[in-house]
Amino acid sequence: MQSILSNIIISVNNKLYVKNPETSELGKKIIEQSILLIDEIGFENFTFKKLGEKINSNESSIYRYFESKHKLMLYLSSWYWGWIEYKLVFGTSNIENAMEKLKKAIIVVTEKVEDDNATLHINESILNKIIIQEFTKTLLTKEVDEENKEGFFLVYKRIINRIIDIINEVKPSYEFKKSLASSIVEGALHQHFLKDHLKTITDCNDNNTVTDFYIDLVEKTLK
Amino acid sequence: MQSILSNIIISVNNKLYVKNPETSELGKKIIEQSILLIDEIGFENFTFKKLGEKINSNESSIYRYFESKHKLMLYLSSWYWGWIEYKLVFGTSNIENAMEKLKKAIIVVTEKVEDDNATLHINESILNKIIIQEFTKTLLTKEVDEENKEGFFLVYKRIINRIIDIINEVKPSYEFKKSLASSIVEGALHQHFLKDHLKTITDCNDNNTVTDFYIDLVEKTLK
DNA sequence: CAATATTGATAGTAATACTATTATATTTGC
DNA sequence: GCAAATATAATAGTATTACTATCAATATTG
Repeated sequence: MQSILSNIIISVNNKLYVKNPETSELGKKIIEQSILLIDEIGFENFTFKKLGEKINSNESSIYRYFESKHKLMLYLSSWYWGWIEYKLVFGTSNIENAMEKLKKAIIVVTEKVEDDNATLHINESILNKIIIQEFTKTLLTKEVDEENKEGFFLVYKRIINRIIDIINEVKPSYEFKKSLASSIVEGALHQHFLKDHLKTITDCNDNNTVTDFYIDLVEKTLK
Repeated sequence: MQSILSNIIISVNNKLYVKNPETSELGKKIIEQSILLIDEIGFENFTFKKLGEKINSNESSIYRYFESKHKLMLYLSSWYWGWIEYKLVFGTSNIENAMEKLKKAIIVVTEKVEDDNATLHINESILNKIIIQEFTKTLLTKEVDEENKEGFFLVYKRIINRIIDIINEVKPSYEFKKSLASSIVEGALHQHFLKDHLKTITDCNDNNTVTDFYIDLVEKTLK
């Protein structure tokens, strides 16, 4: 997953931005530095004014790319899941055995991201960190139904649907394919969060990974 | 679970409030109506000013009970989990068989709450709704480590620890007791959210419940 | 009934999440 | 190479939020 992926372009729902940030230097700087700043101070404390200062640009210029910080976060999430989907499709493409394919899928969606060079301006490892901290919050809003209709969560749902299909190959008779798949994807983010902040209620750490937990769980559940 | 529980008092970490809301009519009104207002407009849009208008009181009076809306939400969460813990301990106390005890525990933490009369001023069913929407967000903050040290999540972690102990009774050799327990509690909230908003990625609905999914999962995992 | 505590009303502050306007660069198309 | 178009920067302004501070009015209690 190195050279082949360099400079891939992940397309993101164009309702998420006013002007596509991929089309200019300033746009890319906004993406690059917003990831770092959100990681640093958290999404709640993040403002376009602070980001403007960080990139030596102006608040008003950032508003020409994104309507709101919420839309920017949705953009980053969408990019992230698009990139995970790419890795998922790529990583499972040649695997014949269904259970092996499922294991590979679980690895892709649950493992900690140790920097990738897919793009120059996006630090995937830090993006993974902010997804762990912030993604679930983008769903848990009063606007979720409208935003879902607009297709803002399409890539995320598509990943879960791909996993549902693989579960179906492994064991068509299993009754809770959808819930299992969505549990893995969201639950993995949660276990990563717990291992960093509430260590007493998770077994996951650097030796015993989140991936190990989910592979074991799925093997037992689908036996 | 009806008459016996009436007027029980759930004690909440006293660092969560400035003045204990249980000690006055205004305090109880704040609790009662904040639950309804958060459910109605969502935590992000909820303000003490709006709450003041709703209860015909003043913003400044509410600040005499709670430092911030975040602390109020932590108070409500703490009360909720305290109440769930009560039901958990009560509900599992006389069960000899470990797996039966675990099933009962899963029922308590995963089932949808259909109004209870534990207290007059708290609508447990609506509180359950706002916990589904808002609780995870109270964890996913930059302040989580300090707040955890202050003991704001103690009751929540105690519930998970009780489930860990029961899992241990069922199958001492199972390697991921903590992660399984925390996955059930957080994951159940998430599945409830999905069944209301992102129906295509969950199997759960009124017939096939969240509880059914987790009981099946745990039976298979711990066989 | 006086002392005390509680609540209410008003005002004020710094920050947030924007919008609007105008000035200044930069790019491009001929 | 230069005018036209476009992008960016700077500034100002608004409504709202999340509070703090002060003081008056009301209720409680000893």
